Amino acid sequence: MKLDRLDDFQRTHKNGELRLAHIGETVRLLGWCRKVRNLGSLIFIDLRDRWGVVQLVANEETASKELLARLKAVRGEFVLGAEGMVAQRESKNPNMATGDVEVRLTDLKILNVAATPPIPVEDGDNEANEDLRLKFRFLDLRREKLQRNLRLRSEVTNITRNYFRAHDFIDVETPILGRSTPEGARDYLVPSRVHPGDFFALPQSPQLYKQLLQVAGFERYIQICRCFRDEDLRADRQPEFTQIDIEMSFVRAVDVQTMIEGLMLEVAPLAGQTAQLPFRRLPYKDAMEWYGSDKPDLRCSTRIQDVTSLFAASDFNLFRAAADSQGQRRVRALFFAGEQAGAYSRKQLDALQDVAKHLGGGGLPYAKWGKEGFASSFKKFVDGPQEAALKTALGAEGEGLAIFAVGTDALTSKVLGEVRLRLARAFGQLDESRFEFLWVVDFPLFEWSEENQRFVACHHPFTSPHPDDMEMLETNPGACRAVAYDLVLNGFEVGGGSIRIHDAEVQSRMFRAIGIGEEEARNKFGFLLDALAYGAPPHGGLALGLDRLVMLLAGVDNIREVIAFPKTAQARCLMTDAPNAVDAKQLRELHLQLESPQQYRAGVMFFESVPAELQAPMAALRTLSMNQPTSTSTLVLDGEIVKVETTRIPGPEFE
RNA sequence: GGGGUUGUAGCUCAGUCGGUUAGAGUGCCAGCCUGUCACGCUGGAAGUCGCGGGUUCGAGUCCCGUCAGCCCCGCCA
Repeated sequence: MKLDRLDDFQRTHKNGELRLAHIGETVRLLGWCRKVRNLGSLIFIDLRDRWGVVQLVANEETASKELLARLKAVRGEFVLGAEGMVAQRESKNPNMATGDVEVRLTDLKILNVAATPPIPVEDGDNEANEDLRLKFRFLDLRREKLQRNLRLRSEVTNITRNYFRAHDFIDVETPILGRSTPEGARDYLVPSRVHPGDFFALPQSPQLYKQLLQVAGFERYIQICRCFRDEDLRADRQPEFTQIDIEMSFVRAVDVQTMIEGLMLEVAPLAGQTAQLPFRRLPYKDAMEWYGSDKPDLRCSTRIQDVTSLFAASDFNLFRAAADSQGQRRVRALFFAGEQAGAYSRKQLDALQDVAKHLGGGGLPYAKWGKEGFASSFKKFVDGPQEAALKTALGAEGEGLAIFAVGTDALTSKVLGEVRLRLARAFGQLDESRFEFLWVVDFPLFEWSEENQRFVACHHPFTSPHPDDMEMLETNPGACRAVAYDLVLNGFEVGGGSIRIHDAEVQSRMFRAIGIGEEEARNKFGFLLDALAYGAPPHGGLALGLDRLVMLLAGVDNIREVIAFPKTAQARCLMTDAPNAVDAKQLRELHLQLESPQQYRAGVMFFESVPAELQAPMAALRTLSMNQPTSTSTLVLDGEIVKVETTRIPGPEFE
């Protein structure tokens, strides 16, 4: 049977959009075969395109012999062109958008064949493991779930571009090949062929360019740009990711924030959400004190409380010692109300202890009010009145569970912040159907780096110090606040920005504070210092993490689900096998030498029991066929559809 | 760099205390079937138990190493 050509076959309708109104119309459709249901002399085919699925039908009485033969040759994922008349179904399928109608075939073109997919192409209970999904991403992306996610992503970027255009922003592209700045994340480097020994760096963000565009007088800049950071990955971190990057002149922090709130208002409905304006503002200090996190999830209202003073005269040494420590160490607690909390088991508490220990914390003393009354790991030190006082201090009524942590603020924040999230999730207090936006503001300007034994910039070294803290820049850097703000959504940092330094003198003081000398500053950031000297306007901006934002809008827990071709946690692409070894010639041109002998990996597949003339077309199919050591493959030779039994044998390896 | 976890048929998984020929569902192939839509019925093919080593009379199962996926800590100005 010959493979058909597309010539003179024009699509008239989208599969997923056929309705009762189309009854009687002759239609031409294109798409992939989702499923064949062959009842003998009655055959159904579900035809899928990006708009949905429609049922095709033909039977022995009405269809020509040739058409029936074609129908019987069709297998899953074949590419088809269908011609027929839209008709009402005898019994409709309420699970399909097109369930009222079907297409009675008059003609069917087989435009291409397909090997049996190595992973399920339909959304169902059996989702393949992720390594296979990534290896065969082009098939995985056919699934409705991923099609929906990428369409959502496209909606977000469209809304974003329209929104900022409406607010007078200008889209400017900044270089991908730039200068390496060792401050911050590790750079991805690109060797220069023309300049032996020199390297470009891929941008971690277009930070300096967008500031220079303000000096250049653009006033409002937007770019949806790719950024690169050579650091270890997480569920919400990829080595390359997309940022919605903006910068504005003559603005205060609140002006930038308001602009972003307006965008969130337009984007939230994509997830069926509404954004309440203005968003809450929470100083960094309070976020750490109450939620133990600089990106608190406010869907749960439980706060960390300081109960140190309650134990000033306690017999429980651990707590009293903290009370005696003049604030060096504190006793802090979380209280969760409810029956479920009151019934939290010993085993579950033990698991929680492990979490705390993993974070470098000590044990987690607890107090529990449940069906069996009061229980606590320090019960023998608590009498009746003390228990009552504890309850009052925690604001506890009825049943519930209190978890305590003792130690420095940094440690108890880290531990209780994590415990808070886990218990909130366990007790069903993180409402999945809610969006809680939040600005965390007044971040510290510096943090102490143990590794470098000096202060480093918390955000980046171009962040403006808080005007009230300017005097402390030299005297008490650790206490300086920055005009920096993060946008937090449901416990995820979806954006961060700041008002920048536009005064060359302040910028110099800033560099001095983080131990960058004048010469080094000149050397690394001379262009910026120059720019600040020629009339830089007050300016500031923000960058939104597009991947995380879309992830939250899509309601998935992983940014790989909203990226077409993501990398694995080991920063590899399983589909293309990047990064890969390159020719010695390429390395020579780039003036590079490898430390250890280069490993060349190559393999060639041959197939036994396949006629010689089929070897070449089979080789093209090898990626798919490799999954089945022995299989029947369908392939095309000179436009002819043929089936062959194949047996895989390993090819020679080359050194 | 560190910790945890997973790896058995194309796919998703089960496999007890170390013991006969390693199973199920699904997919695939073949036959039958005129209203299916998770079609049904019958039959069939399909396994380097991730890889390497060790313990043992005997290893999918125990031990060591290693590779890969995922999650977390460090890291991510």
